Amino acid sequence: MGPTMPPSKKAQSPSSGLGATRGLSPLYREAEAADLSLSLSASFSKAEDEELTSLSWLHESTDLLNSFSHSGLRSVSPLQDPDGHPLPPHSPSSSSPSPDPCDSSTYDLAMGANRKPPYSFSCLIFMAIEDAPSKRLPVKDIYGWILEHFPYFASAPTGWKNSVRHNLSLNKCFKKVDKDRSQV
DNA sequence: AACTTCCTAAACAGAA
DNA sequence: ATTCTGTTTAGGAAGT
Repeated sequence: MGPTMPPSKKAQSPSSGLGATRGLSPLYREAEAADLSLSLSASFSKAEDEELTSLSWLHESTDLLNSFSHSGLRSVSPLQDPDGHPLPPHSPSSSSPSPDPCDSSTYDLAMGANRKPPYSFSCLIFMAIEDAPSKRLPVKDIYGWILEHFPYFASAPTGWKNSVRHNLSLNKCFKKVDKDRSQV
């Protein structure tokens, strides 16, 4: 019956359906400002609840942003085995109750800088936008943010930018807003 | 095996 | 005219 799967991300939190909607509403308002940048769409209308269910992972991820800017994503435990095994984002035998798709607290920039980050583009974009003061960013800045935090992309083939744009368009979590006269 | 999620590539249109 | 941005389609890899 659901021919149209909401955004993506299997972050369909099994129950988090209430607190999931908080602190993001103001973003929508800015989305109307008028700045050709991307913003996180946070329309928490119960009516649209069906279309933004995946937004639930966002609210939880905001927490990761905390630890992100906190540790600057640089002093954490490596996500790799000493052997070199690219451990999956989710430890099989771990007891992490938080299904955060973008858990940056397990990524060591120093080690993973030159490796493909264990996050999906959606996560990277989300982190970039969340890291922005106004919670919105022009694509260019998203590129820049990603490059700054994940130097891997500096030497990666150009296709990643296409992927970023592709995600921006596809993910309903991201909303395009007109250029705002702002900065006011 | 089927389904879902994500990645990558590419074509295309519109705006700057 | 070129580049950037945004949308869309398609194929395939990987995980559940």
